[in-house]
Parts: sequence; structure tokens; C-alpha cells
Amino acid sequence: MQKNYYITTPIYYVNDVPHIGHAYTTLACDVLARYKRLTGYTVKFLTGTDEHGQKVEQSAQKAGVTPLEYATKYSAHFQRLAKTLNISNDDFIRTTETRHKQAAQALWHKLEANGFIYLGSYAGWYSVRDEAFYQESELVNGKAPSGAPVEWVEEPSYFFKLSAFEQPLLDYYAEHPETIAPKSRYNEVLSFIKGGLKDLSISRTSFAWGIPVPNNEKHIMYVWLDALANYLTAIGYPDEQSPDFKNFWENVTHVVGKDIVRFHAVYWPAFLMAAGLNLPKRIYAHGWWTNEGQKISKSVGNVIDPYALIDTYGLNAVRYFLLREVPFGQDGDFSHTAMIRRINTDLSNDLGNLCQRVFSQVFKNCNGLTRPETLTAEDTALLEKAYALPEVVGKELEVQAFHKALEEIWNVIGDANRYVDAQAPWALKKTDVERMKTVLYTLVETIRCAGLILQPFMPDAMAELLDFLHIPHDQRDWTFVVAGHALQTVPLDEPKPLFPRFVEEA
RNA sequence: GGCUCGGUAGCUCAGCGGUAGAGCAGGAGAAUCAUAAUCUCUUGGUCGGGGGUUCAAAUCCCUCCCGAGCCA
Repeated sequence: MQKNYYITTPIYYVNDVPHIGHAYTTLACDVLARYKRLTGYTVKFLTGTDEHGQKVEQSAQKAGVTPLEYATKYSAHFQRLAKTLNISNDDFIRTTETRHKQAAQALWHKLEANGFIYLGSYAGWYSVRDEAFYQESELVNGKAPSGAPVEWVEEPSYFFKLSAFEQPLLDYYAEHPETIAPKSRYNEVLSFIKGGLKDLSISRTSFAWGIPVPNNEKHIMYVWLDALANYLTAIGYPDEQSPDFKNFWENVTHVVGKDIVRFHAVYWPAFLMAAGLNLPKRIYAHGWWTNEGQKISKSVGNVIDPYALIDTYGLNAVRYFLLREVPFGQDGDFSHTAMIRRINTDLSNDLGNLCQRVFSQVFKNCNGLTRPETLTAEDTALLEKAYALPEVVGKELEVQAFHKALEEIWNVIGDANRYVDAQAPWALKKTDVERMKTVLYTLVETIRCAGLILQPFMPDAMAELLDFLHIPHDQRDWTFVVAGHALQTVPLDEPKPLFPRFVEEA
């Protein structure tokens, strides 16, 4: 039976250049996508840009370009980021594309046909910057709680009968609590729904940059309804019979930042229920990064540029750090010293040096290893831990526990380093060459397994490692993390350090 | 103001009813294959305060203090 997996990042709003938060979300999805592909799944990995809304319209006007020109320029930034991060997305959607306009309007039609949309009027304090309405009582000194300016807006508006989904959502989540993670977000969403759901204004007439409401072009679709629909667009909606749609909508995972949980865990599922579609399998909300202990903000000027990070530390290290340092779902702090510690301790000392000490000995003493006849209990113990990695690591990745997955892999790397010391192959060289070969074989085999398992996290570095070991490209998925696929007898080249230590410039 | 989640070694955190744990940092030693990397041992905590339940509590209950988030 075919196994399918659909993974999405949020679509990024084109009013800003990419920062570490965008990189983080996309990276997490990339690891999941690569992991699933390595375990036999057919994967659809989607990312993209959200290009409509009053904010874009106004920014474009200020810049003296059309909204589409403006959006195209910023969308390119995000496309470039994906390339720079070596992201394996299968599609990049822009909400200004025709396919999306058609899908979003079709979704609107469906909601309307099913009786969940009605025309009313809306009045309230609106913040363009926040894309949100506020009650009089919510205003602080005449401004939004966020500090954004607000304006009084009174206009006819279509409404979505969100109130009708209060009980259905509560029932659904009671039955499928694993849908929203981590647990703290699940609690938040439930308490929000229990607090009562009011019908949602889903159209605007005060600006033009958006998808027109079908049959009433004076109205523009609410940006969130427009944006969320992208997840359907990319798999062929409204053609619910298309292969992509049938395969992928049954198993979708949305990774989002914690600020947009409500849209994904309340509004979006309600839209889907109203459209007669099944709900996402998993909505994971991750946390925010701080910079050297300080909250990141544009006004403070401490925004972290992902390109600068990669320039300084290298892509492999950045990918590793972001997913290892902090439990996914919690806030984390980015600091130079923490980054250096991870590079030098985990990557250079533990893994890099393990490879170097093992490969050097193979290269000098017994290049072209073959599988030994007999293994001792110590050899078997190490190999069994290596062969258990797909299951152990997979279990953590299934629940998006990246840091634990990496911890498990480093447990085996630690065992391997201890094994080298205990077996002392450099001593065996003088006393028992056959035994030395067995020990080195066991180590190279362990490294091969770790390399295969680490591919989703550091695809570049692991490709280099596996190439070095002459592992054929068709023997790199996780089904090969078993005995019998170990070594090519092809001799190794002279080894070079895989992860050089990070040395501070004086 | 209501709800939720946290407060455990210098730092980040795990443990969630049965004699306090990991990683990193600090200290001592071993080894010398290796990116001065590795390995072993080790210093270090009245588990936020107080009260209660229990033969037994970081672990359950109450209360207070502190922090974070969501909602009003």
C-alpha cells in the first residue's frame, strides 16, 4: 500500500524579508519531509508566500510599484531562502497564482452552497498592520494592544458561521487530542473554543488587493480565508478526485509558529468542516527564538538574518543547532557561545573526530575492509544500537521531537567513541590484526548507519560522508540501516575532517 | 480578572509515589588512533516557600510567592 505524507509550512507574508523564524519553520518541515521520504513515503512538501492584503497594497503604493510587482520581489526572497537552506520542497505556491484564485473561490462557493456564509455588516476598529479588528474596550490609548494604529471601519461584510462549529470542534478535538501539539497549545485552543465562537467577518470592501468574492466583486476575501486555502490549492482543489488530492489530504501536517495557532486550529478546521473535508492530522506550533537572551524585534534591530548565520557557521551547523538546541514547541535562545559549543562539542569532537580517528586507522592499516567472520558481544552490542536507530529516531520524529531524535543518535556516537577506547585498535595493530579489522569494521558500519539516519538533518554533510564511504545512492534510505549492506571494499581516500572546529578570530 | 503551563546542580533540562538524574560548564586522572579530539572518575542541589495526605512525596492535595502563555 502506498504511504503518503503532506507537510506544509505557513505561507509567508511578503511584507517582510526572511528572518530566523521563517528559516526555522521551513527547516523543521524539511527534516520531516526528508525523513518520510527515507522511510518509504510519497511526500508532498509545500511552502510559499501569502501575497494579498491591505498591507501589501499600501506598501506597494509607497514603493511606487504595483502590488504584484511588490509581492513578486518579496516572494523571490523566500524562494531564495529555501534554496540556501537546501530545502526539499516539492512546490512553492504564491497566492497570486491563477490556480490559487480558482481554488479559493471554489472553497468560498462550497461554504456558501453549504449555507455557512451570509451577508451582514461590520463595524469596528481595524488595524491594517495587524490585519485584525478590535473592540472599543480592547484599545489602549486609542491604539491596538499591539501598538498599531487603528481606524474606524464600517462596511458591509460577508460572515462565516463560525459559531455553528463550536461544538463540532470541541467534539472533534476531544476525540483527536493529538491533532494539536504541543499539549500547551492544545489546551489554549480548547479554552479559546470553550470561550465561545462568534461568526467571522470574511470579506472587505475597503481595499482591492485580494481575491474577489465570487458573484460580488466589490468584496475581497478575508486574507486568512484566502491564505489558508493554499493548502488545498497545491494538491489540486477543487478537484477532489485528483490523485494528489486523494493521496495527500488524508494525511496532512501543518507546521506553524505559535502566533498563528488560532487560525490553523480553529478557523481552518471550521472552514474544512463547512466544506465537507477532513481535518489535518497534525498541527504543530513551534516557539520563538530570542537573540542572546533578548526578545527579537525590528525596532530593537536585533533581527537574526538566516543568510548571515549560514555565512558565519555554515549550513550544516545551523540546521543542526536549530533543531538540537531547543525542544520543538518551546522558545529558545540563539547565542554565539551556544552555537560554538554545539559545533565544537557535538559535531567536531563527538561525530567529526569519531569519523576521523576511525577512517585514519582504516586508511593507514587495512584499507578495503570486508565483513568479519565473527563478532564479539561488544561488537554486536554497538551494532544493535546502530541498527535500532530507525525505530528509535523515527518514534521521536513522528511526534516532531527533533531534539530527542538527535539525542538518540548522539547516544550511539558516544557509545562508538567509548568502544574505540575500550577496544584500542591501535594496540591490536601490533597484537591481533584480524581483531583490529573487526573493530574498525564495526565502527565504520556504525558510522554508516548514523550517516544514513542523519541525512534529514544535515543532507549536505551526510552526502559527503556517505560518498566518502562509497555508499551507493540507491542504498541510502533507512531500510539499509541493517546488517549486510555495510562496507564497500573500495578503499577509502585519505580522510579529511568532516566538521572542522570553529575557531574564534582573534 | 479567568484559564493553562512552568519554578529540580553554575547553565539547559529529564524524572512526576519508593533511598536525587543527564548534557554542557568546573576539578582530577588515563590513553595517544584522532580535528589537543577521546575515555574514566569527580565537585555540585534542604527538587520556589509553607501546610497536608501516605509506611514512603520533586512526584498527590491545599495555599502563598515568582515567571510565561492564552483569553477577557
